[in-house]
Amino acid sequence: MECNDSNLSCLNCKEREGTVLDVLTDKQLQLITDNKTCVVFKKGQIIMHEGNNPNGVYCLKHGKCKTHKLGIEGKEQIIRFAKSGDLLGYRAILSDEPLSASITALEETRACFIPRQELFELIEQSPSFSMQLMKVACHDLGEAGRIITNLAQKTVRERLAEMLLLLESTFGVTSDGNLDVSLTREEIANLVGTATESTIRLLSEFKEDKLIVLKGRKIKLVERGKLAKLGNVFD
Amino acid sequence: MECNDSNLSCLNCKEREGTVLDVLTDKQLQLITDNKTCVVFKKGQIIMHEGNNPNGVYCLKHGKCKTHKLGIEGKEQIIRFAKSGDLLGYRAILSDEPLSASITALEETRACFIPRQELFELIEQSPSFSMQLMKVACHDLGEAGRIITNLAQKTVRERLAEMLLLLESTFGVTSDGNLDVSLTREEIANLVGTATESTIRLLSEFKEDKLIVLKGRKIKLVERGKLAKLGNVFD
DNA sequence: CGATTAATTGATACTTCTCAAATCCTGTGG
DNA sequence: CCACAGGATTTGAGAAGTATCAATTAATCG
Repeated sequence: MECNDSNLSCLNCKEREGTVLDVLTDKQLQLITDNKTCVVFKKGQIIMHEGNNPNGVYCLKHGKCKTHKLGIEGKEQIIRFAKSGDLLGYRAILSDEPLSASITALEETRACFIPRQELFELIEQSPSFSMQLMKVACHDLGEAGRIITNLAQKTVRERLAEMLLLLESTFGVTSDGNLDVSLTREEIANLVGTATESTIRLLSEFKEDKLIVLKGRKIKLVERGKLAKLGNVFD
Repeated sequence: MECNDSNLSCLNCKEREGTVLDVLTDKQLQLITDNKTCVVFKKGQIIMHEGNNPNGVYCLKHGKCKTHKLGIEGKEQIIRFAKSGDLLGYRAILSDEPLSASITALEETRACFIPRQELFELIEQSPSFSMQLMKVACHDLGEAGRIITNLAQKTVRERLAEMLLLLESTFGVTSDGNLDVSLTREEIANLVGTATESTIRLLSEFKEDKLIVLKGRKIKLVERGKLAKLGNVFD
């Protein structure tokens, strides 16, 4: 899975803009460049495995991933997604705990591995880098709170409607207007927290009601306003 | 609500041990001491209000709090609890976002307010303090992931059983063996993510089955093993 | 003590899950 | 490029789990 992007410098990395690495100096970026390893993961490949102790983090350069936990009787629960610019595995490294979830590539994904040691060196060196990491962690914590409230209080129908909107705002749409992410019905179910059959039935209902257009795994949102209303989404 | 504990120094604070403040030097602790304000909150008093922008964090010295969000139609969702040694409001401050949840005292609570400026000054000064904050945030993020998985996959009965065990491990028990926290049935419901009536019925069942002893709001766990099994709690 | 608020119980309706069966797709090897 | 195996999707029927509404009783607090 290793690839020859390793010689590419973080200094010129276009995907760096707006990420936590953006506050680093050229010299600090060079430190990463000198120690990183660039890798490619195929669709479906597990990037990090729940329970393991990671030796560093991946900086996602291109692709999409799901973060998922094992639940009751092996059922998968998708906790969140990652896309270009995101750091994978930061939670476990920074909390000094084993990975609380696995990370799996949803499509071919390129990422740079930053070893633990260099990560901590940068934290030591740069308070603003630490600050960025805290910001990300705390932002994700706020998101988690929202998800908790939704799971606890919304019906499956409401959660599915909201999740479709969330998928669109996270991954955007392709040129033909479909959600720019390919998930199986089971994955959608594991995200919404319901049975696969329920997901299928509700998606069909949404389709009947002309809220969305379905074509295999391609999903196009048509009536965003109605979806938001149906999902009790206010913001 | 202000109280005259303000003149107490953080250096001698017994509650400081094992908290994020424990890595600070005496000089740094003095900085906090010089700028903090000690306050007391009565039971039921809102300490921080969802949506507001906090000007600092509270270091909880004595008492218990709930962190809760407004959900559908004003229904409260309890996200987590705080107790002695915990920092309140750190998520909003560190992510530079409004408070994603309110914090309310469950009993008389004493806390020291640390202004934003001094907090950030310490982050600038002390990488190990930053590291501690990250650790807490990332740990809480892992907890949130567990809660998400439970809410998505477990039945109400399972969640209630698990939550009783969680309450015991969080707050411990009083001398007579009851959970050392007093919650209404509604609050338990808002924690478990169910209707108050369902909580009442299930608690009665647990009582019938001799898993717990109920006496008003006092709850004593009797069969922890069976509760864990019933709640699919493995760790 | 009233007056609220909290807790409890019952009846009913609704949502969601589970199991089963059929059909459709998709990736793969020939 | 095609056929095919195995997985994914779909649909139906029935069971189970929860919520909701209503009515009572109990507890708590000025």
